[in-house]
Amino acid sequence: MGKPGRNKQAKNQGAWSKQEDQKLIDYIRKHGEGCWSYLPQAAGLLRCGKSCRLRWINYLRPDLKRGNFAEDEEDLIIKLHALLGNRWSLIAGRLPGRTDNEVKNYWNSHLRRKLINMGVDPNNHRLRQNLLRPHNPPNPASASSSGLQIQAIQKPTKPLVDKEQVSDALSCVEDDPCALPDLNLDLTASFHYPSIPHVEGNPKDSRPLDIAPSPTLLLFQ
DNA sequence: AACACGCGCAACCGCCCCCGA
DNA sequence: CTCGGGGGCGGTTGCGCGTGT
Repeated sequence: MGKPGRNKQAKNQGAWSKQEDQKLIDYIRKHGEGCWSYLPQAAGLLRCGKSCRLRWINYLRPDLKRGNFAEDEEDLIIKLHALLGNRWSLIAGRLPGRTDNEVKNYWNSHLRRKLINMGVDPNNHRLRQNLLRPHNPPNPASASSSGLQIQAIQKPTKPLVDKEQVSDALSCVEDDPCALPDLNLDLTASFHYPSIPHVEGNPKDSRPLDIAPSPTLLLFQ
């Protein structure tokens, strides 16, 4: 990929200065969000509209929470990732004050490793058998005894791609108080999804498939 | 104290989707 | 129906900082 700092003559690239931030904030306060392609010119910024949008959404928005993720946020991310795959914007949409970029970064830097250390494949939330340790076997029974049971479910004939279905699925997670229990992370070891084809190549092409489990959402009981 | 290494995060890129003409 | 532009999203990169040697 290109360096952020290249090709600076026409447009600023790389880190945003305080002045640029302030211009963007001032403009959006006055005129609101939207029309990003026009905004840089109107706000007097030598940035492309996309860059302005990204800066605003990921960093300048006043309702951003920032800071460390709470444990329940972590749990929710893990659950939603198991449910939705790498749909960061959807996941972030369920975490007030968090952005997709932030969630994505947090996943890649913290949670992924956390799952790996637990012997769970972060791509499909399945237990990696070869990483099992004798003292910590994947035991669904022990999982259910902790109040969270993940069931193995047949892969549905139709992938869960419909927006309403996704929304319904999320509602299930949200509405059910038990859906957000203390997630004993050991339990993720009991995730047993049907084998999920992890399509390499253009991720966009495989989008409907990469909703990892796409089960009938008996995930959390 | 100096250097190497690893990690986290901000930012960019390219692709796709949606919508209006 | 087709096309083009804008907006949104996920993947990736690389800088900067902290930590270890």
